[in-house]
Amino acid sequence: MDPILLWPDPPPPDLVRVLDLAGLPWTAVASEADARDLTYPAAVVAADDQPEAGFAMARALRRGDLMPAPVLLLVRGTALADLDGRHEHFDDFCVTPAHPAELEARIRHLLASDPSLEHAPEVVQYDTLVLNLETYQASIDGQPLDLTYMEYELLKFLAASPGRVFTREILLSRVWGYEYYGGARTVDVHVRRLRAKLGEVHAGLIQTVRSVGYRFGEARWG
Amino acid sequence: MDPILLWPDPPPPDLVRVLDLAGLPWTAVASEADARDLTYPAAVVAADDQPEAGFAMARALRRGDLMPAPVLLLVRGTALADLDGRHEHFDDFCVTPAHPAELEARIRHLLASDPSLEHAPEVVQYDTLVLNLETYQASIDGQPLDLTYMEYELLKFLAASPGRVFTREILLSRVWGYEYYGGARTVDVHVRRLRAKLGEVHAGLIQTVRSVGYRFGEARWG
DNA sequence: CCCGACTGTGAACGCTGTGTGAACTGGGCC
DNA sequence: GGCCCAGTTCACACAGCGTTCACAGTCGGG
Repeated sequence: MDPILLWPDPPPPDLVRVLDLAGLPWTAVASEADARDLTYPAAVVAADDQPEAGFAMARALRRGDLMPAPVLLLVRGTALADLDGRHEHFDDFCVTPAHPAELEARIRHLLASDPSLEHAPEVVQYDTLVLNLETYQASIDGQPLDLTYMEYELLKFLAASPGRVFTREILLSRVWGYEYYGGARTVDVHVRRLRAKLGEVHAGLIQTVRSVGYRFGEARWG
Repeated sequence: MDPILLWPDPPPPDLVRVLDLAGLPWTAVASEADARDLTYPAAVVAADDQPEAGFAMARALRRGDLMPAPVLLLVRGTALADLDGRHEHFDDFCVTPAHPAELEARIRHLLASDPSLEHAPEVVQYDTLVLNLETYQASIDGQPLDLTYMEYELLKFLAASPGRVFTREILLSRVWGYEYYGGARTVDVHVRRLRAKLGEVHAGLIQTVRSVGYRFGEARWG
């Protein structure tokens, strides 16, 4: 079994003790960037002593992934109100100090509902566009697309939900992983770059919905 | 909002107090059969005093529904081991006696992640008019309507409540988002534009109620 | 350390959608 | 029938939006 991802590094000793006694392997990271190349069935973010950093970490773990691993947040009882508005950043929370039995039960519940067990898609396809998520390769009409990292992530996100319109704010949050209301030009420029690389024939796959955002292709169940 | 489903009936007073103080409507049932015809955004099953019956209730709520509402289980700390093997029967659990703030936070989390809000395609339909809110596309008689942003929003607003008359002031407030008593001509012009785009056959879907405002279609229950 | 690639941002520009004033038409009342 | 008011329509100015470019900063590789 892949190790459970813990944050921060070093992780809280109480948490480590629970996992070790339960025989669950774990690995700790200091930042989301450290987690990027890891595969983990679940993540536990100890936000109790660093709420803001913890919330940011939980949100970053959600970024872009088509099938994000479930996230358990550890929070203080006094921070429960701060959960509002962040519900989509985590799957469960545990109030600390927590009884070890509860912490273990919650982790097991998370592991039992691990969506990666349902087999995350390894390929995103739409018409002749193929994104191989394992190799980070893209092609259209059988021709390889030379995409940069951000271009690939944006295209992946859009193409996974063909027909659906996403606002620039949603794209910044879900693809870029941050809330930044002044930076929407970023999205536009990346769309331009994608359109250029898709080529004239396919540039129209990414459509602008004026005053709303962008859409890729048509809905499959139209 | 539909009431939250509680079990058993009568429900635990602590639970009722939390929901009432939070302003969340609820209804209690004694069995899964009682819940069968109800629509509820979430269910809370108080299995702490009757574990076996509670577990059976949670399982029964899961049975058959394509899109089951999320279930929060209330359990004793001593029953945590009993959660094993039943993970797919519930979405979250809370150890009782629970702090009211935790109980409320868990219920709000469950409501915030209501799967029916994420997976149901959002569509406004009336006769042959279809507005797909995810794709921002509109069609009538199977023919696409090329609507601008404000036209789309106005049509969406009107068509969501067929038969109901809205004053220009209400439309400015609710569709345009501002109070501006001198700009009612704006509404009129957008209505004209919508009528033109709906075409001669369907232009009459938007009716003028003289000295009052505008109405779309007929009430469904009329 | 240097260089190249990537990324985000500010600015300029062209296009589209929107709101408003004015003219016209239709409905209701006397 | 005439008058007045409400609604329809037209035309246009311009605000806002999206596209594009260029450049500065950062990061990673050699």
